[in-house]
Amino acid sequence: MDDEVPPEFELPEFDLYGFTPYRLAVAAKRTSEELARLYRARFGITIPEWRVLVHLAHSGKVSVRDIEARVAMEKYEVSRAAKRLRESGLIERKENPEDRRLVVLSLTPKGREMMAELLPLAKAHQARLEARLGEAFAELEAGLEALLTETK
Amino acid sequence: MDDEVPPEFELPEFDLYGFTPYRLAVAAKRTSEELARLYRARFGITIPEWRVLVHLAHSGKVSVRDIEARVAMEKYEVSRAAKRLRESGLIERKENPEDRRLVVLSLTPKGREMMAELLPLAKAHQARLEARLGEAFAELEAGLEALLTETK
DNA sequence: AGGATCTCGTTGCACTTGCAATGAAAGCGC
DNA sequence: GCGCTTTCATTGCAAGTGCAACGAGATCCT
Repeated sequence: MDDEVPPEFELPEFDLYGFTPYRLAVAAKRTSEELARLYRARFGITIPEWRVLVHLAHSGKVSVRDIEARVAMEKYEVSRAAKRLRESGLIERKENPEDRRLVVLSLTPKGREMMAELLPLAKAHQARLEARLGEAFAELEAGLEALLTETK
Repeated sequence: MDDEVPPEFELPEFDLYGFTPYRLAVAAKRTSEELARLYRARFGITIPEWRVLVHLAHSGKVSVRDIEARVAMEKYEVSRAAKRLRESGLIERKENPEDRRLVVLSLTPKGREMMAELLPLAKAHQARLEARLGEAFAELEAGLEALLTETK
């Protein structure tokens, strides 16, 4: 007359809170959200759009695949983000005359203005984060560096 | 006869690669993907489903809101993940007789079997990660700890 | 008791995402 | 030059997601 098999039977102990991919996911979500809320409310852009904009602000004129390669986005994400940004008048898109498969994306004056306002907010966000974490920030960065520079 | 305003004009320097939320997002994606691919291919489950399953394996019988509170998911995510898992026969769902608004989720034997196979894979994944990072792992963890234990 | 309020879980809707397929252009081999 | 393959960007479709609203049940207050 045994009871049911107890829930732990046969299952290895496993704690989600100690699982690095999970911890990273939560940390990423938390740190992104605050800023994302800010620029979504204020400028109506999403995270993928934000990434594209930053890359354009930084690199001038680039193609979809430049962004894809360097901003950890799939090309269709870039493509769709670019489409929305074009519709909002924040970026413009030309054809590359030397290779007509390629596209040349760049900020419009309006986009540039917005970024001139947005980038300082992002910098402030980063500064707050660093201040909050204190010396743990350096450790976090060291760990992330190791993770991110792996040969993929 | 000036040229156009150069792309950098007026825009603060800002490097996405040094932006912690971005770095965390990329790191999270990278570390999750490998494992997620594995269990998606092999067991047909998604990340939200995986989280619910882990929590059930660990905690036995719980309600949607227990999971919501502890697994960094919104309640509708939990609800929908649970629905799919029920349809796959991996978990079951009862009513809590003491509070009939609450739901009692638990693994079925089939779900338990799957987790008995899956959890060791997750542990191995974690072990590989730690091994790859070497001492940077401890730093990463220290940083994450600081970030995650903040008073939200 | 019974009306207002709160909590729990689910769901309709619109939007986003991921995958795979497409079309257009360039490069390659002969 | 002309087919074959590759690269670049976009898009149709199905599935997933976020938000806000909902209904059922519990709790609170008088």
